[in-house]
Amino acid sequence: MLSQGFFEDEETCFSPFRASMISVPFDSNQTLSPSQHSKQEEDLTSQFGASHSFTSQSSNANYWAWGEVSGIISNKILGMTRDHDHHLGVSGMNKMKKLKSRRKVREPRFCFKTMSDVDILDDGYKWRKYGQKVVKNTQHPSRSYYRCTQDTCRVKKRVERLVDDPRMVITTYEGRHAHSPSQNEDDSEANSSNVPNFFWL
DNA sequence: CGCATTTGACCCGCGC
DNA sequence: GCGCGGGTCAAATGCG
Repeated sequence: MLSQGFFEDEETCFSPFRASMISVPFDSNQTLSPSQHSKQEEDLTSQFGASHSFTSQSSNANYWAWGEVSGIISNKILGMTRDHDHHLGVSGMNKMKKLKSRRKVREPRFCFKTMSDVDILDDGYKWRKYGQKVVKNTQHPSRSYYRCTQDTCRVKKRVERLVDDPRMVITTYEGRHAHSPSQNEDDSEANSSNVPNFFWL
């Protein structure tokens, strides 16, 4: 089962983006009301400044995906496979400061809203948790921050539960993987398998 | 023992 | 200028 979304505009052009939620136990009988949906979309839009969004709903799973292109992100940035942040993630505050002062551009981000009991969706990549924050005004504990374990890859994701509907998990991906999902494992067979992939051409 | 997670501290941007 | 909140670091801890 594969759901597919396209995301492009005059400045940026993402390749067809494919999302497969095969490993997530979705409840196909539950749906959000349109109002909930649009409210959430609105929230995310305001939060991330999305200029475009799309939604996608598969036949046997309830999830929506938002694609976001902030106005600041140029096709140059998207096309250059993230040269500008090759020093992201290196240790030491000094470098951190340099990075931050330099960092005017945001990575392309995608948000997924999934109805799932598990926080960690198996998207085929390996993630290492590097932080957690308590979200204000929430009874639900926190927002978790993950980085792709591939050391050449700086893709990050953020996972949090919806305040008004704890069944929903919001996963925000930031950046684009520069490798295949299975690269950090024994990759050989995985490429042709049904391992879901995000942002991977 | 090596790697992943936890968690408190820290930095920085932003709004007031 | 100050305080708050989001995001990240890194030491401590846990786990296989």
